[in-house]
Amino acid sequence: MYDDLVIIPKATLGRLPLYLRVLNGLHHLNIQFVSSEEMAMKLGITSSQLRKDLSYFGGQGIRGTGYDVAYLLRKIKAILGVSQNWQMAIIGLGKLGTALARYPGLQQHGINVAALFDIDEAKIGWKIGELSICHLSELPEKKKELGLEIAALTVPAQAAQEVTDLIVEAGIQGIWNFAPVRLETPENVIVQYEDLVVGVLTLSHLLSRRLGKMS
Amino acid sequence: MYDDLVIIPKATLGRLPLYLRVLNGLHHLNIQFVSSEEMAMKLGITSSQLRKDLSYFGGQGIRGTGYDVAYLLRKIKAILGVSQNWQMAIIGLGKLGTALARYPGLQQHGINVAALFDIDEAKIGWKIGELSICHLSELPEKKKELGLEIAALTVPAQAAQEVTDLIVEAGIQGIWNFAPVRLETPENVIVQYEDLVVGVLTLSHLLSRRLGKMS
DNA sequence: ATAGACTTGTGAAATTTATCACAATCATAA
DNA sequence: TTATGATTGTGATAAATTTCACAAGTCTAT
Repeated sequence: MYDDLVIIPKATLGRLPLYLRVLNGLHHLNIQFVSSEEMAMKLGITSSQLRKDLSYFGGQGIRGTGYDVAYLLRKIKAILGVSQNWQMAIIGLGKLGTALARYPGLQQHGINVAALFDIDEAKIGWKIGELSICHLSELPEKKKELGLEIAALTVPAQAAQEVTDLIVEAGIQGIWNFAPVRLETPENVIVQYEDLVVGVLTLSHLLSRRLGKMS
Repeated sequence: MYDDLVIIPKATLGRLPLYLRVLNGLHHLNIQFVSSEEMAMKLGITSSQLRKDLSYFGGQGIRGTGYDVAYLLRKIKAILGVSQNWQMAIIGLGKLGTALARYPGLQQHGINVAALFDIDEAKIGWKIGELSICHLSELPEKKKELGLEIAALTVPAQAAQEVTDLIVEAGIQGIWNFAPVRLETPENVIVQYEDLVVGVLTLSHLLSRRLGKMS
């Protein structure tokens, strides 16, 4: 109840989604208890780091036995805000936006894709699953109607800031930005950057070291 | 030439792709010099952090003027291994794999999508852009023919480990894994995890704090 | 030439994060 | 009941990262 008032280090928060996944897997297998050692193995981290992380919000481990999977799951879900549902809009239905609309992982984590927007007249009215693509101008209206709280931004980089302004104006406070640009937003809006290139460039760096493929 | 032998902190390495993007933008605008302050603004970090980062590999800044954009660009590209080209295969041509195959950001950063694989007979032979989808059994052969060095893994989670074993067997040393599972691989294989859910859960956490939407 | 405005590079300090190591606790079996 | 083995929780320590602050270098205008 007061867990979120405790200060959880950023580094720990960044790992919670990973813990959530492993715990989900264990829960699925009907496993009741898991030791920090066992879980850390699956995650590729040290058990002491895991225990320390869990200690920030009271993992309630039992010495000699381990952690209660179901309990930990609930706890981490609560912290990550996954225990309630979020209504999300996807803006920009290119390949990436479309892939996102169909990505089952979202629904599984309490993210409900509730509306689709684009400005390409040719796309308006198309259906993806149950949802039709609306014109972006309907965003304010739909935001109120559906209680949209998150907007996934999958438009070309040049359009990103302009569309962001519309999102902000409509009163949406969470933006999941796939466009490779920094967005200007008011203080009260949270932007999460998602940039595929970062990942592959990291890989590229590690590989060029490993393979000695210098330039 | 010896830059890569200098130890660059992990945290710094993680920011280099972001620097690369901003520098690319500036270069496109024909801007020759940029100050740490100006660049840091665009990135949303502090100028001292940027200067410290650049100092690890010699940014060659000029006091009173700033950094030479073209020089920095070359330097960072070299470190990230972007100055040469990598041949990448995409394995699993679902929505995500298809979106990736068409993602222009890859080519721009020296990642060449050179082959597509799936095991769904219905998909074999389909074309995406210039490339046809091959059966996964052709991987070893194609790897030799095309010099494939990276495999983007966009298959369902259940299949991920099995396909990984095939990738490893074919001699590919870099895996860009989009499946939400940890992969078992030999020491000499580098796995870069890309998990969309992490990003949106972080957003969810921040939002639930901000909006006071507790469970 | 000189003054004044800018900007870098970097030691030192502060902060954050990770690891270590072990006492305390719990379960189990004899 | 007691011994044994397993596992947590956490201070203390170490390591990594960020921030601070300013001397030193460079440019521009006069």
